[in-house]
Amino acid sequence: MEPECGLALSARKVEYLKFILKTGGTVRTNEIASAFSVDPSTITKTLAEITAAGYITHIPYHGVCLTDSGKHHAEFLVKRHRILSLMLARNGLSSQEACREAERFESHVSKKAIDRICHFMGHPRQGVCGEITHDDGCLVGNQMDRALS
Amino acid sequence: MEPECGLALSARKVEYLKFILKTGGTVRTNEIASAFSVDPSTITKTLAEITAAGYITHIPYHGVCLTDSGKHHAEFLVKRHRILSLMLARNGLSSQEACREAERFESHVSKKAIDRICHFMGHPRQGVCGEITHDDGCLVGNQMDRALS
DNA sequence: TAAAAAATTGGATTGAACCCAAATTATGGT
DNA sequence: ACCATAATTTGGGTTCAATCCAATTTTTTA
Repeated sequence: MEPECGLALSARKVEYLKFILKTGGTVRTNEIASAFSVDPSTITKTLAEITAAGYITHIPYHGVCLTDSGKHHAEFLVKRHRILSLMLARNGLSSQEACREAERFESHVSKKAIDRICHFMGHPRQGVCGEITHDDGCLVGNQMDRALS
Repeated sequence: MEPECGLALSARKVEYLKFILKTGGTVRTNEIASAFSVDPSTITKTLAEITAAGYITHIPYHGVCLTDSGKHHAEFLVKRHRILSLMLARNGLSSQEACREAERFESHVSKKAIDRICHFMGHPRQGVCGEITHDDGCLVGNQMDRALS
């Protein structure tokens, strides 16, 4: 329950990691820096922390790419964003508002909560800002539903 | 849209302010300090900041009480917590989980989002951790619905 | 009224996120 | 191959929120 609760990364790091997943392959410091209008040196430092957390591999002066664990986690981060956006959109917010709002607080929502909401919603495949994928380890359908209850 | 967006206070200050409302009347530094297991000097300092924000009046060595604006805002904070808890509970979380989860991220959810969710839910009176009150300024029912659309 | 309890002040720390200037590394054009 | 330029990293600092501790001040109470 405590391990893998999904709250390990700060809001900022979550955005950076999602960006790295979205961009794909090897991502350069400058790409991230300009995407977020932040000084490259800030990115270098934050990248070092995400590396320490085991989510990315950093080859100095070249760029970063996701580790297996990082890819898995980044996919969770995207799913979390989309599940929360969808929930908000299904509760009165426009797609755009839902997306913007979710971005603000998603880093504080646990994996367990997301799993429950996702299950409750019937594992929707279409979110308001992209597809939602459901490949939680080896557990699918009934198996996951049982594990969750 | 920017003013009164409900994101002015940090998570910690939100908890302190809700506690002050819940306790009622004049609240002493020690009450807050022991409720949150934090050093009293920390509370004194944080109280100074909440005072600067205009939400409480601090009489040194005696305690704090809510200003009108503070009471109004604290009531919004409670409503926000309860609307979010209710939404989570209606989306697969147990009451307890919903409440705990909401506490983690509620400080990052805007007033506008809460208004929309609340409207969408039909202004529910009963949450999973207490009553929900709806006296948003002078706007009620149709008026508020119109203002929101 | 003096001791005890409560609160405040002053000084410091920690962690996250950020910037700037200087040094280092990589790269493209000739 | 070589050097100018671009990209990146390092080192040094700042700010802000939240926290603690020790010392002082104020209030309460026995």
